Amino acid sequence: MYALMDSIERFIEQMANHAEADGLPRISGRIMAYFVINGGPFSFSEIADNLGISRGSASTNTRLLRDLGILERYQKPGSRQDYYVLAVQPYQRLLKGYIERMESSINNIKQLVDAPEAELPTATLERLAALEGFYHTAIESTQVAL
Amino acid sequence: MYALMDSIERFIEQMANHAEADGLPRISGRIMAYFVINGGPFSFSEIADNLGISRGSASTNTRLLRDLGILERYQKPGSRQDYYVLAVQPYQRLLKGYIERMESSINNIKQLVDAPEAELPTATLERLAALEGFYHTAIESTQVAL
DNA sequence: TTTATTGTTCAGTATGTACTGAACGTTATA
DNA sequence: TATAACGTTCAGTACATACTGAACAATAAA
Repeated sequence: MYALMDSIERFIEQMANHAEADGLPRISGRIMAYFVINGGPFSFSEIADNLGISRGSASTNTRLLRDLGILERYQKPGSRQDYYVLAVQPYQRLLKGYIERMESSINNIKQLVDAPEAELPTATLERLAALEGFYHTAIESTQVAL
Repeated sequence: MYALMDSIERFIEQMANHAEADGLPRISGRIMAYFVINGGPFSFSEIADNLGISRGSASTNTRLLRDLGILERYQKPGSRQDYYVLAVQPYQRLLKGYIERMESSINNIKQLVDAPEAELPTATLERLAALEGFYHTAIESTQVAL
């Protein structure tokens, strides 16, 4: 089975695995891999047919990839179908998503530190500060990458 | 319900949410939050009892956090129980985990590019190179944070 | 009009896995 | 010895959610 899989299928399947590890649906990883390999633009139907997935999944996951900034709508002249292409900077938005999640963690910490009824001991405040500091440096270095 | 939850419980629950978003069990996030707030060392039983979780979950998830480098075993003199404390640099290992996953993605790309039977067109090779470049800069900036 | 095509939404299922609780081996204590 | 306490493992469940397929609205073509 695995021996019959050619290198492209293996690549697509691995992208699906990585998507899964990131908490995304496997299909979104397969769609992304499909665009990396075959370019585009592709119509909604081509995606569903060529990947052998339902139209429902194609709809949900192309929208997800659009929201993540990985795919973009592409208006093909003379056709009313939806076309998609890889975004110009397909991966920047992913990093922005990471940053947002880390900022959300920072807010969670601040919410606790600022709570008047919490009355936290000094040692706890120090541990919270260390955690917050970690997020700050992580955010900073991610912004450098951007 | 939510109004009755004090700020500490809310903090713990949010850490559980963030753990879930990272693909980790919710309980591991709650244990980590418990240590950030209350310090340590805590025995295995204290963790299970105070968080109201089964001993099975406590066992599995303390080991997980140990493997991630967030918790460390702590040998309390005169007791044969397992004690745990927050690691000295509890968050470095998380970043190393991110790096490993990105390196795995790079390997996936290289595997495809180097496959002799693939015969990829130039445009595809360019897209793959762009994706690989993204991972490289992301890894670099993460190493800066470390 | 009707008919066809397109994309979305949603109910139903299939599937993975987090979590529990009990059984177990191990080691200290009596 | 026997008994108790500790931590691990594992079968069973409960639960979340990815995915499908059908129903639907919207638009174009006939």
